[in-house]
Amino acid sequence: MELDERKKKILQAVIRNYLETGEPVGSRTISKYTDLNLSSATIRNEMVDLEEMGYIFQPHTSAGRIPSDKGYRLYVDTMMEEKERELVEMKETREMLVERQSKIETLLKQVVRVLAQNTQYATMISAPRAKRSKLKFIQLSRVDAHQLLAVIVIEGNVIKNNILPLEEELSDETLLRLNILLNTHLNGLSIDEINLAMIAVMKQQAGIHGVIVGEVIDAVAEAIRAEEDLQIYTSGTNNIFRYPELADQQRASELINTFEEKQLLGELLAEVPSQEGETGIQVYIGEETPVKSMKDCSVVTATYELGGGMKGTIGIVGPKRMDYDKVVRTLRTIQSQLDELYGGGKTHSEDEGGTGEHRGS
Amino acid sequence: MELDERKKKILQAVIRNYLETGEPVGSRTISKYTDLNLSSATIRNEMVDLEEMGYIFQPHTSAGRIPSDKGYRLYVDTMMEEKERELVEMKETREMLVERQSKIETLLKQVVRVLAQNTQYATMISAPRAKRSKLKFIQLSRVDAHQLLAVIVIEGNVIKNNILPLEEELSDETLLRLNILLNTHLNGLSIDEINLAMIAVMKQQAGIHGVIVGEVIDAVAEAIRAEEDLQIYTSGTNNIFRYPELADQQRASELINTFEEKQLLGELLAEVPSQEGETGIQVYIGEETPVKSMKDCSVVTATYELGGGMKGTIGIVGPKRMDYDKVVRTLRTIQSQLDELYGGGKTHSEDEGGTGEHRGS
DNA sequence: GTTAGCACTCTTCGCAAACGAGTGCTAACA
DNA sequence: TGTTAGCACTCGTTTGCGAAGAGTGCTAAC
Repeated sequence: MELDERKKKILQAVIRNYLETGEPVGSRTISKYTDLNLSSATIRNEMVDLEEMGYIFQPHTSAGRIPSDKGYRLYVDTMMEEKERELVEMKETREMLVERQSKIETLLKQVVRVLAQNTQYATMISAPRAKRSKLKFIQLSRVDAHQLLAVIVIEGNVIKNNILPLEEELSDETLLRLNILLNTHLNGLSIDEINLAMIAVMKQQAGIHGVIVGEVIDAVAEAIRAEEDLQIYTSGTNNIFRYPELADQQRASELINTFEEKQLLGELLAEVPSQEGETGIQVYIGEETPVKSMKDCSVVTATYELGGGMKGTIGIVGPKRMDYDKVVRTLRTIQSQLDELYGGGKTHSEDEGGTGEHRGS
Repeated sequence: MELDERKKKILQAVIRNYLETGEPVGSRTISKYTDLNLSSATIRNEMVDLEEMGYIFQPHTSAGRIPSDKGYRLYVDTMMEEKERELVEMKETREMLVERQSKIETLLKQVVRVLAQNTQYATMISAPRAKRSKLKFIQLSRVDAHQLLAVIVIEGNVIKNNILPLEEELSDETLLRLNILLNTHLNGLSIDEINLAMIAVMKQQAGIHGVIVGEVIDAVAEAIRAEEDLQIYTSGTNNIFRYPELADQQRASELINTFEEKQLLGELLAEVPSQEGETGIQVYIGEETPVKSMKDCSVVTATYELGGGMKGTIGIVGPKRMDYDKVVRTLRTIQSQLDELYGGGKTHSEDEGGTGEHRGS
C-alpha cells in the first residue's frame, strides 16, 4: 500500500491533535480538523489503512487512534520540518537569559534549568570535553614539609590537583628540576602516548626522586582518565509528573532513578552523533532510545561547543507526544547562544579561569 | 489527664503496629498484640483518652487510630530507646561496605548510596568542611605566555584553581617574588581577616603588578566563599515511591524537586545540631522539619567528622512511620565506620591527596 | 471513490447495595 | 470502680450493573 498525499495529511492531523490533547483521536475530529472536506466515514477507511501500515494504532477497539513510534518517526523526519519552516520568524522573540558565567559548572546548571523551565520537560547536559585530553602543564610545589602538591592542567584548561605525601626532603632546586623534567617530557601528550620507556627514562633522570616522578605520572593518568568520564547535570526531573502517561509510580520511579544515577544517562549523552545534518540534533522516539527506562519517552539531544574543541551534549526528555518543534527550536536557540557567548575560536583561557576544587581525603 | 503506664503501653503498641503496616490500627488488634490481656472495649476507652491527649487520631470516624506527630515524638524520645537497648547486639551483624576512597567525592556518593540501599529511604549528605576556612598556601605559576595559574589551598586540603589572563610580561623572578609576597601576608588567614589595609600594602609592594595581586586576592576570597557553601549529594530519591503516603503526585513531585535543587536541603544539613546528646543525631517529625516540602516526612540527621575538624551532615528522609530504630542504628554505624577509616586525629593530607577539578570557562 | 446509517464494542460514570472494620455507648459483671 | 460483652451506628471500600458516550467496522446506496 502506498502512503499518498491524503494519508499523509490525515496522519499529520492525527499526530498534531494527539500532541495537543494526549487523547486518542477519532475520525470525526479529523473530518473537521482538516481542510480535506471528507466525511468521518472516509477518514475511517483511511485510518484502517494507516493502522495496517503501522503508523497509528488503537489502544483498544472502539477508541480513537494514537500515533505509533513509526508514526512519530515519520512526523519528525518529514512533516515537522514544514511546520518549522513556517514558524521560523518566531525564533527571535525568545530570549533564554543565559548569561555569561565564569564557572562552567554554574553555566551548565543554568542552562539545564532554563531549558527545563522553558520546555517543561526534564533536561540534562554533559560537561564539555575534548575528544582527546592532552596534558598541558604540570606544576609541583611544596605545601609543607610533608606534602607535595601536584597541579595538572589538561587541554581546555581543565585543572586537577593532587596532594602527595612526601617522604624525603626536597630542596627548592630539586623541585625546580623535577618540574622542568616533567614538563619537557610530558607536555602535549595524551594518555596513550605516555609509554613505559618514557617513564623509565624520566625516572632514571630523576635519580633518587624516581618514586615521586612515578607518583606524579600516576596522578596525571588518573586525572586524564577522570576527565574522560562524563559529568552530567540535570534539571526539571519532576516535570515528568506533568504527563499522565509517564506519571504512574512504576515509570516515574524508574525515570527518576535514571536521572539520579547520572551515569545511566551517559549512553545518551556520550555518543556524539556524527554531524547529523550538521546541527547535531538527534531525536530518539520510544524504543529507539538506548536507555531502557525511557522507552515510553522521547529524547532529543543536541551537541554544543564551547570553543577550543570542547564539546558536550544537551538532552531533553519528555513524553512521546512532546512538542518536537518547540524542543528542536529551543535547542537551536541555546546552541547559538552558547556559540555567541563562548564559541568563535576564542579559547576559554582568555577569560576568567576555572576554579578547580577538591578535598584531600 | 495522666499518661499512666498502661496508656503508654497501648500507645507504643499502636505506633509499633502502624510502623509495620501503615494501616490505621484498631482496638481489637491491640487487644491481642499486647500482653496486657485487656478486651478491645477497654482498649477503646483508653484510646479515646489518648486521642484527647493528642497522641493519636482517627483519619475518619470508625477507622483505627494513627499516631500524631506528638505521638511519634514521644515514641522517639522515650519509648524507642528501650527497644534499642534490647537490640544492641544486632549491631555487629551489619557491615556497610564503606571502603576507603581516595576521592572524598567518591566516598560521599558511596555513603549515600549504601545508606539508601540499606534503609530504603531517601538519603543525602553534605560534604565536610571546617567551621572557619583559612588559607593555607598560594602558588602562582605561568601556564603559558598569556595565562597565569593560581592554586589556592585551603585548610583541610581543599584546593581551588583559577586561571587568570595575563596582560603584562612576567619574569620568573617577579613570579617568585609575588608568590612570597602573597604567602607571607595571607597564609593562615580566614576570609574576614583579609582587610583593605592589608591589600593596599601588598599592592604597593607589588608595584606595577598590583593588578595581579588584586585579582589573586579576589580569587582567594571567591575560593573561600565557594568552600563555605554546601555541596550536597543524594541517593535513593525514588525510594519515596515505596511509601504510599508519600507517593501521590503532588507530594512526590515536590519532594523530588527538593532533592534535585539540593540547596533546598541546605537548611536541614547546614545547622550543626549542637552536640545533641553527643551523638549528633537529630530527629525531625513532620512539621518539625525546616523544609516545607517534607512536612509529611520524618528526617533523621547525623553529623560526621572526617578528622581535622572537617564536619558534615548525613540526612535520611522517609515517611513519618519510618523505622526510627533502624535508621538511628544505621547512622551510628556509619558514623563509627567513617571515624575508624578517616578520623582519629590523622589529617587527611597524609593520605592520597584530593583531585580538584574544573574547566576554564 | 465517497458517504450515510447502523449495529457493535469498550470505556467511563454514577449509583446503590453489600460488606467490613471499627467505634461509642450502655448495661451487666466481678 | 474498673472491665467486659453486646449492639447499633458510622463511614470508607468494594462490587455489580445499567446508562451514556465515543468511536469503530461494515454494508448499502449514491
